[in-house]
Amino acid sequence: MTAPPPVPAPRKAGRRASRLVDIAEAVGVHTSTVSRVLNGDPAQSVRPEIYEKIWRTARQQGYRPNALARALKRRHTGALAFVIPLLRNPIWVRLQRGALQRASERGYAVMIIEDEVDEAQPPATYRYLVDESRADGLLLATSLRIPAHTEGSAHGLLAVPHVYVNRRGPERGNDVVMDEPAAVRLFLDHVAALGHQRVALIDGPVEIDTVHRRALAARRACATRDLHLTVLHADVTEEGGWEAAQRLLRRGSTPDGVAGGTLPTACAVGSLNQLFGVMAALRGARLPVPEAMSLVSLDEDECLAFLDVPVTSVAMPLAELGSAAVDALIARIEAQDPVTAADVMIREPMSLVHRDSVARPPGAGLWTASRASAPPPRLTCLPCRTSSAQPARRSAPSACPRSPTTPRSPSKS
Amino acid sequence: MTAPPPVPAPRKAGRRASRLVDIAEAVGVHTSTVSRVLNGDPAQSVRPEIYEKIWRTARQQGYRPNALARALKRRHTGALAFVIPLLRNPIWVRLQRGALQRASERGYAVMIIEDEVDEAQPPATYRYLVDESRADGLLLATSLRIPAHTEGSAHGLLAVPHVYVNRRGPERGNDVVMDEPAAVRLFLDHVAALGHQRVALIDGPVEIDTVHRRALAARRACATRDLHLTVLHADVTEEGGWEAAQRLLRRGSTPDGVAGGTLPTACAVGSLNQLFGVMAALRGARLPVPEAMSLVSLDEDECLAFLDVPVTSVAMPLAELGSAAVDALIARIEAQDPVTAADVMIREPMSLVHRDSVARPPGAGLWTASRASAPPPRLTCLPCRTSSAQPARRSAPSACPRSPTTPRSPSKS
DNA sequence: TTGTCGAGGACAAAGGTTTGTCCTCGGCTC
DNA sequence: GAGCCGAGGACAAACCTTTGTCCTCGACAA
Repeated sequence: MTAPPPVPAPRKAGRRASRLVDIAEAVGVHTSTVSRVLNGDPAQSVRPEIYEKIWRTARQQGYRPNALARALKRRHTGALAFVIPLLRNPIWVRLQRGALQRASERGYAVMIIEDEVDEAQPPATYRYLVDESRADGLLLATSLRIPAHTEGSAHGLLAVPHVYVNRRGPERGNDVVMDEPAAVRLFLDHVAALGHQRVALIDGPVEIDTVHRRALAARRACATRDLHLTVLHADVTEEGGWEAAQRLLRRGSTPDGVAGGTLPTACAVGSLNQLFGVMAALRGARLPVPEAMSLVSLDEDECLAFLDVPVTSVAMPLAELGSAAVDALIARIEAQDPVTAADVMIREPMSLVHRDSVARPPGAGLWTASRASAPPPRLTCLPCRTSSAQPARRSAPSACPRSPTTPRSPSKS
Repeated sequence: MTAPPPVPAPRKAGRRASRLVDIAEAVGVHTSTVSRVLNGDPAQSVRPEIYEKIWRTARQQGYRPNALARALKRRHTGALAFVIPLLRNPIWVRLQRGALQRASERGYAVMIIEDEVDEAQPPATYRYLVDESRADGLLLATSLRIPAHTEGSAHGLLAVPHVYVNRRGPERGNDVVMDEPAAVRLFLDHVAALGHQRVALIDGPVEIDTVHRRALAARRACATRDLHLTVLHADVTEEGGWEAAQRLLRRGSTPDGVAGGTLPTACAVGSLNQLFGVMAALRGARLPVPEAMSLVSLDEDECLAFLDVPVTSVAMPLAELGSAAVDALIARIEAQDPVTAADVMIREPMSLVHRDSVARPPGAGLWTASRASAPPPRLTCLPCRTSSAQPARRSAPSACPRSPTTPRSPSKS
């Protein structure tokens, strides 16, 4: 009795809903018998004709168990609370979709709460939903890292079943995350193989846990690969991306440190929103992508294929993340022993979606911001060169662009 | 007792939740007294010291009323079910945010259900949530129009409180919609004032109610303004937009009918996803925006300001829509007489967000697709003309672009 | 002195399910 | 014929609140 019936039995409007006692009366048995039969209690044996009659009557009356009464008795509501920061970033949408889907498969409803993003507040703010028995557990997708000073402190620990989605909580064993380091390495290996030596990562504020982990992974990976890395943090908005890119360009033009004022030749951007800003800034600085700067988005979205210059991206298994988080939470809810709790890392393979924003680094001259104001030498100006050697790819897709590996949103399953 | 307390009283892990009877026992009164005091029942008078002691004990024990038991008794759950098509289109995110916000203000929780987009299914599919007393009412944001053949038929009518959001349901009086005609007119008036005479609307499938209404409004408004209109329907995806734009261009090149094979000079696009496709197609056809084609997005999004050519848009009051829908639904839930039901049209002013994708129509020669394959005469190729007469605007924003009227996502309220 | 009245509260019945326990009865074994 | 056993169910106690009704007691009026 978890999934809704394909066609709910019609119920006369105005009449009260059918209850166990109504069926019991009609059949001529006790409600407990009806309950056991309808719930398939194996401990109960009934005569076949009674069994049959109970089911028939239930269908006739369009019986639906009162979830409230059932939950009250069972101490289990069958609902999950999903605490989510309603960012515009499409990643949450995909995550949410994965979670909703899985929860409904497993017979759970999901309530959504918008995160108030109030760091001063203990995460227990949402516990009231569980305390009021509205939900059995919490799916915490708020993105902020637990501030260091509260790390491990008492108030960070929730006494109710919960799971941190796409972030790490204050305690171990309740996190469901993706392999951010692998995503970063996918980017780095790709551009390193093409010969890039100076790379950048533009991402959100360090307070965001995924960002923190990506930056860490990038630093580590660049050290072993002998790449020079610049990490820039900014708001997860178009404006933030724009501003970070500006900083990157300025830094490139004013020599300081060992880098010697040289600009990175490849850049990864942590979110779609920021990507738009970065691209605008690059455009403003007359740095053509990918000739002067290779670009990789760490958010895959279908719109990337349709941009001015289609942007290569790393596709993360977001739906799987949501789905796995629901599974993990339900496991914690239904578990007898809480010892089984362990962090989950989504192993679903992530992939590089190759488009046109990555190329070899500018071979001859090093691009610097000061030289960038002059017309870029290698830029093919399409309208002026009709018989371009690199024709349609830049700005004139002749066939409909399409993401090679992005699954189209499936209508079913 | 609607909003969560700012700081929930800490409760020892492992101990059972505090109940009314616990407080009653501690204070030395009956549970009914505690209930009435805590609920502020004005019919009850208690001695001040008892009153005080009850509240103190409740706070001490971190009492939270069991929402299940309360709902069971009151026949009212305080939860709303939001049936939403989880499209990538950001409009749903904004709508959802508005609804969540308002619902929480009014003390309601919101459960989200993903729409199965199964037209064959009666809308009652989601009624099970109400039938099981999980929710008090339905917020139906599924976008499909009620198919004509089921219009008014019995199964389309829901016996449970519900409201159609951003669409019209089969019966009147339960719709909460925005003024789509006004949005269309905003676009038309703007481009008509600039001298455009042939306009186009690229939008989703006619089965989507908003699309239907927009198309209708466009036809009507164009008739009175003596504009020639082309309406194209396509999937609400980048690919759909691309394909529709291709159709538009083909139609422009093969003269048929009175239009004489001339292309529209201004085009509105119904959704952000489609917009990307349309822009890609225009780029592919060497039709510069706005020189050869003015473009207006009927979805406002901040990323529009950061595109290759920043796109003018119509900003719709989506958050207000969600908020008003919640209000309307709660009114229906709490109403004694269902006669008060009436359709709601959001009157929040919508506005044109002026960017750079709209200009006067190409004055001299008419642009046709056949001529468009030649290098567009008026296109300024920036890298080739460093001292361009139209400098930074096209592709080099010198300051960070920003939407003039788009409210930044507020942290509070 | 009796009756009235209001303050202050107790009692108990819902609300719909679940589930542990108990009962009855026919058939079987010894 | 007594005892046992299992099938087939009935009973009732929860689960936690809410709310209509009733009770008691002191103050006050007649």
